Order: sequence, then structure tokens, then C-alpha cells
Amino acid sequence: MADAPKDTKQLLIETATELIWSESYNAVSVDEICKKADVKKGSFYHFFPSKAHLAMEAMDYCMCNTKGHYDDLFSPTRPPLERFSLMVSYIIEQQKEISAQLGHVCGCPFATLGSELAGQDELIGKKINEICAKKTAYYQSALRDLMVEGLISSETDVVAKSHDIFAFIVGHLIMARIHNDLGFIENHMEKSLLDLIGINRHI
Amino acid sequence: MADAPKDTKQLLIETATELIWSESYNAVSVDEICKKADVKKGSFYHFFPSKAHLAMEAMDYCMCNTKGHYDDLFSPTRPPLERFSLMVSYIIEQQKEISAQLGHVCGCPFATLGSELAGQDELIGKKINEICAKKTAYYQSALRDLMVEGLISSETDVVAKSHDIFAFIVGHLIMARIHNDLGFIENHMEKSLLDLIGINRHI
DNA sequence: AAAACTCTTGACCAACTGGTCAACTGCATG
DNA sequence: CATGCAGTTGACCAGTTGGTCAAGAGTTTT
Repeated sequence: MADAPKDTKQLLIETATELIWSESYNAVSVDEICKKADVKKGSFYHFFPSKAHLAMEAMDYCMCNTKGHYDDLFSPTRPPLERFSLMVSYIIEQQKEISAQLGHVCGCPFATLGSELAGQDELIGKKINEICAKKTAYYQSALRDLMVEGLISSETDVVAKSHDIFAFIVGHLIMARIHNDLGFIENHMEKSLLDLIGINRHI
Repeated sequence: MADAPKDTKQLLIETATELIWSESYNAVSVDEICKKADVKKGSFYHFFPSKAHLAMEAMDYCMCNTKGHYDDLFSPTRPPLERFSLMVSYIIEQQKEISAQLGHVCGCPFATLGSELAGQDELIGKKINEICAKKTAYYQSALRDLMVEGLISSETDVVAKSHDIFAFIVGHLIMARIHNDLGFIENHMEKSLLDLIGINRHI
């Protein structure tokens, strides 16, 4: 999440991501973003036609970042169960890092921004639909591989289950953000997730 | 959610609840709330020392409303499994109603507001802690009753499971809000929830 | 070297932000 | 009647909001 920004546009995107993720879209002003990035407002509006467009590009940036990691974590070369375990570890590490950097637990940037703008900007729904589709695709292929290995019931509704997993993680991240506490995620989420998937059935 | 407002203060709380739930805290201005409630701003600041205080009282109002319903749904006189089923039905009905009234799916008011203000106002975290504690208390007692009836494993970690249920529901509601679509909740949530609780284990 | 292009700058804007205030209303109590 | 008080009103405030723009700087292309 922290590479050297090349150009002004990228700098603005990264600065905005931090600020918006930490606070919220409407709580962060264009002036604030510009000031923190040390860029004049005229430059801002040279690259982005509006604040909303910046937010969209910030989401693309986040998703691009996530994809880089998930393509590895969910590589079909890994045992499917390991993919989920690694994902949970990755989430925990990422949250710890951001929390240390920004001073409090930030949760899922897509859910936070999406929830805030859902009643404001129609476009954001489409964008998050894309992201949701990508994430659930990772889950679905892992679930199918689990099924082949006989680790989950052959009657599992894979698509529905993938959405359950997504909602489950988003929900826990939102709660961690609100309570500013990663304790539950660190201590329980992996087990809870495996349970939701249907692994720990016959202890 | 729609009773006749008695006094100006209650009118403001109800108007603000609608507006904030539908859009977001920072997207709604005091002026807007006052205009819609047909109350002058001076009156607003007669009842509330600040916009943030209004938001707090709006949450209390929502929680009070919820409690009235949940005390019935989760009455120990009901079979524990029925309590969860009724809760899902209640959530669906409530979401449908609000969606029809406000023009789009609104999700969970606590999660939406909480997520937005988590990085802004420390106080909100405490408030939602209260709400979370109350909701999970309903779940926990139902889970314990399920355990006594032998419907879930006697090794279930009731407290952790109650938080999983809470996160699961919050997550699905957030996604419904973002996608502006209740389809998944209507078609899958009850089954998914029973599955998460650990009921549908031996189909 | 001239033109063309991308990028930067700072001044500027109208609309709006959360919040204040002194004066006013109507009603209950003494 | 008068005193007090909860509630109401509209004018007012300084600071901020998202956004514009003409002029200029730096670099490529012709």
C-alpha cells in the first residue's frame, strides 16, 4: 500500500485514499487533499473533473493493489483451504499496518466508501459490483476446489456461499472499524470463516 | 418507524433519521434537516447543542424502535429457531418498507452511520458498542436455548458466534445498500443464517 | 525557433457550512 | 396583572465548500 508516487496524479490518488479511508468521503475536502499532497487545487482539477471522479480512481487503485495480492493468495497451485487461511492472515496484517499508520482501524475501503455514497452517487454501486464480482470469483473457485477434495458438502451453493463469505468479512471489518479494535478478527475470524465455509463440521 | 411526531424535537429526530439513513451524516446539512422538518435553525439549536448530538439521539431513537420489536421476536416463550427466522423476516419487511418509502435500500442505520463517523467522532463507537451488546445478547440467549434443545453443537462458542451473526447480518445489509438490491437477503439470508448458526449441518 | 502540448499556479467565486443571538411569542404560575 | 420560562423566529457570522480560470512554466514536437 505504500509505493513511491511517481506523478502528481498518483500522489493525489494515494493521498486521497489515505484520507478518505481514514475518515470518510464527505468529511474530507478537496482543499485538505491538496494541502496534504502539497498540490494546488488547479492541478487537482487538471487531472480530475470532480471530487467524485477522484474517489472512483482511488477505488481502482485499491482494487488494483488487492488484486496483486489475491492473485497470489488464491493461486490454484495452493491447497484451497490454505487460500482462505492466507487471506485472513493478509487481512489481519493489512489492517494492523494501516491501523498503525493512520492511528485507528480503517476496515474495508470499498464497504466504507460504498455505504456512504450508496444514497448519493449511483455510479459507485456499479464500481463496487465489479469489485464484489472479482472477490467472490476468488472464493468460488476455492470453494469448488474444496468440494472436489471432499472438504465441503457437494450440495453447497457455491455462489450463495461466496456472497456469504464476502458479507461476513465486510461485516467483521466494519465492526472492527467502528470499535477501533482488531481483537475479534485476530482471535476468531479464521476459525469462524472455516466454520461458515463448512469445514469444521465434524470435530 | 412512522408514528405521529408529537413535538418539534421528535420531529427533528425523525426527519434527521430519515435523511441521514438515506444519504449519510456528512452529506446532510442542518439546514436541509430544518427545511424538511419545517423548523427554523434557531429551534434546532434550542434542542440540540450540535449536529453530532442530534445524530446520537437519532441512534437512540432507532435503537429504541428496534428494541420494541426484538423483545417480542426474541421472547423466551418462542422456540429459539423461530426467533431467528422471525428476525430475518422482520429485517426483510423493514428494509422493503424503508426502501419503498425512501426510494432505495438503506441497510443498517447503525453500521452506516458508525462506519462513516468511526474516524471522526470517538463517541459514536461507544454508542454502537451499546447497540452491539444489546443485539448480541438476543442472539446469545437464543443460541443457548438452541444448545439446550440439542439443535447446535454443545461446543459452540456462543459469544463468538453471536458476533459472527451480527457481522454477517451487517455485512449483508451493507451489500444490499450498496447494490440497492434486496434480492440476496430475500432469497438466501435465512438459509445462510441457519447454516452459520450451525443448524443445517446434517441435511 | 516557433508552435503545441502538458502541467502548475494563485486568485477568485457563489453557495453553503455549523453555529449564534437578541428579540419575540404564547402560556403557565405567582 | 406581571413575572418567568419553554419555544420560535430570522437575521447574521466567519470559515469552508467544490469548482473555475487566465496566465504562465517546462518540455516536446514540428
